[in-house]
Amino acid sequence: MKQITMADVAKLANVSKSTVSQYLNKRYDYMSEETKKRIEKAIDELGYQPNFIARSLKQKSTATIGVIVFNILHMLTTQVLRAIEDVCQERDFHVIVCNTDDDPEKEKKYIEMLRAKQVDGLIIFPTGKNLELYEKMAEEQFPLVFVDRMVPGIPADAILLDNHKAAALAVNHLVEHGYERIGIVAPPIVPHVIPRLERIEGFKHALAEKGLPVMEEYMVGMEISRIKEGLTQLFSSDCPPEALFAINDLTLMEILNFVKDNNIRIPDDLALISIDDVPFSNIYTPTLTTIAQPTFEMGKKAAERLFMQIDQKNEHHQQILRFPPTLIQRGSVKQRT
Amino acid sequence: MKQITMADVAKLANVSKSTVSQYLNKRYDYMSEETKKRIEKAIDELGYQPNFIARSLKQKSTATIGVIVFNILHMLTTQVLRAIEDVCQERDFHVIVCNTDDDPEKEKKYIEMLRAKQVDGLIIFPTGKNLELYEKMAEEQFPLVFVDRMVPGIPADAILLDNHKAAALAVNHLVEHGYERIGIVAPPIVPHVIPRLERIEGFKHALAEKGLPVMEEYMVGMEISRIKEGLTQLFSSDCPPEALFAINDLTLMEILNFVKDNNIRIPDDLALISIDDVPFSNIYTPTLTTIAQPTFEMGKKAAERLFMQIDQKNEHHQQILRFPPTLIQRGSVKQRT
DNA sequence: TTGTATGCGTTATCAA
DNA sequence: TTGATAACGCATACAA
Repeated sequence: MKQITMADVAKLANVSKSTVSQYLNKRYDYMSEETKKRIEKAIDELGYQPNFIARSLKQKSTATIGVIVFNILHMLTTQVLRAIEDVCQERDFHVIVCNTDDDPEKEKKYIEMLRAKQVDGLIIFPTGKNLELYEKMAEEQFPLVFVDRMVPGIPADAILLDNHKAAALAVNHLVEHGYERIGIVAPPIVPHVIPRLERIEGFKHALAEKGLPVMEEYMVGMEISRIKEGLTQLFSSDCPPEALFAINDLTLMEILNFVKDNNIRIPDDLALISIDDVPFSNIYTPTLTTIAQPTFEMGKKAAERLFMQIDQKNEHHQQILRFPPTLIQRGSVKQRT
Repeated sequence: MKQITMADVAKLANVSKSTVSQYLNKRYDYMSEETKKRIEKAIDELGYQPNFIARSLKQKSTATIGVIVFNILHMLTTQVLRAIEDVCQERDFHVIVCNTDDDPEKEKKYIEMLRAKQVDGLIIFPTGKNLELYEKMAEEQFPLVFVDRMVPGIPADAILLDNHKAAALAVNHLVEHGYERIGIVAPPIVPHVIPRLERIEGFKHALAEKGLPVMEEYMVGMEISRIKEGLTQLFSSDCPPEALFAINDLTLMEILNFVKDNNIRIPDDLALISIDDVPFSNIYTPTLTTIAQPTFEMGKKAAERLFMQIDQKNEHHQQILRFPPTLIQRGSVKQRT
């Protein structure tokens, strides 16, 4: 199956390659109607399809961006990705998607290969551990946007949730409904995972604001697989929490699993609020009070910022955008009597 | 930021471009240790990064495939996609993801643009409406795999669920638990959406096998947004179904919504079984009996079939692979007394 | 063991 | 209004 090239079209239409090129790029300014017709005819007679790779080589633009995420299976990722793709679709850009599983090595490889493939920009949910690489891209002014996490010290755009506010929303909502012994459940707290840190920090801060003590034993921070144990222990203590704040959907799932196994009634025995508005929040019994991230807006903005950088390759100022979370009141937190 | 090319490396290392090229492609057979050293030095002194686009132009391979789906937000899609990406990762291939929203026009555009970008193959969840395009690809022996739906008449590989079996699994499970008045809930039945058709067909067939009548009024097939109304009507009849079979996760959600609004107790008032093992099936009350698709296996196989075609560009025989569904017994179907 | 020349399919510059 | 010709960055056959 031989590729049909511009040369073939040119020959058949009896014009030069350059003329065909002009035609394809709609530079009709000086082209006679007749040549146009002839070229058009030749094109569909041969079923000619332009080769973008060749064009990219010349034009230094592939109309392709890379999106590097931890895991496309996470809801946040999927939704952000969808929004990014929508923006790209409008501009006839394509999106290459890569999963790192939060492994810095994979991230490195992807960044390098995608750049070798000359993608026009990169949107990254960063592992945070490839400092040199991030730095290099920033220095070179390579279009780059971080999402979900940022990397301190790297002057790149970042699209984040306002994590402090999210935590405050949760705490305040609980406190206003009469809860005082509030626990928080999170994956392990590691220094480079900014959102977790910020959410915990926000939690403590909000508690303090409300004049409530921060109880270390109410803070469960461990591997997802161990959370159920952690909860078991916590709830076998003399004075278990009256309310739980799950900092993301994964921890929420573990909590729901735990309460199911232990016949803990929500919200009667335990109030529950979480960040990430899971798809079943409305159909679960009780319905789940959550704090939603504006995932689509975030994805859209990420793409827009990236295109801004792609368009004006000149100086561009870093922007750290924090998106406001939304409290969605449902049934897992009730007014205490 | 000027691109650094092989020529620059060659100059600095005092060798020719071809030697550098050899080096990069690890054709060390006849290269002196010294030249190797010099080239290596030059490369990292300049921070040289090869340009894959240029290489692709020459080699007619981009190490990139396209995956065209309806909507990345659907769980099935996301999981299949993840499996595909994993296989690609092993072969240093990249994946371009496109959402069609089941719109044939978008699909057409994507197929054409991706082919123009010279992707090495395409995995498509087809809308089923671009016959000429599919045909053209098949004729040209362009590497192509359909997933989820197949397109009758197009000799391309297809990875599907064994829909008949899935429906039979559901019906038999219900019948064996003492249910006879079984309803089915589906999106609109349109001729080109094979899985829906097959599931309904399988449903009728299984019912017949069990000697049960097929009740037209128990078959709800309508737009997702109207399903709740449909159910309301169905359940206000004299003789509503005792069990419901949701043919996918979307319809399941509507049913759950409906039962919640109407205080219908599952499984006491109504048994429920569905295709697609939703993430909350284990934590919902009751836990949900589902029929799972082997999504990861399907994605993996899709990628493998595609690579098979990519590798041996010669003759290749169409294969329609039907994957077996798995019944996961949980709490939404109980033994009737 | 390494270098020269040519081609991949476009686009861009400049002539004609 | 159109055509030659030279890039783009790399790979490869062949020569040296």
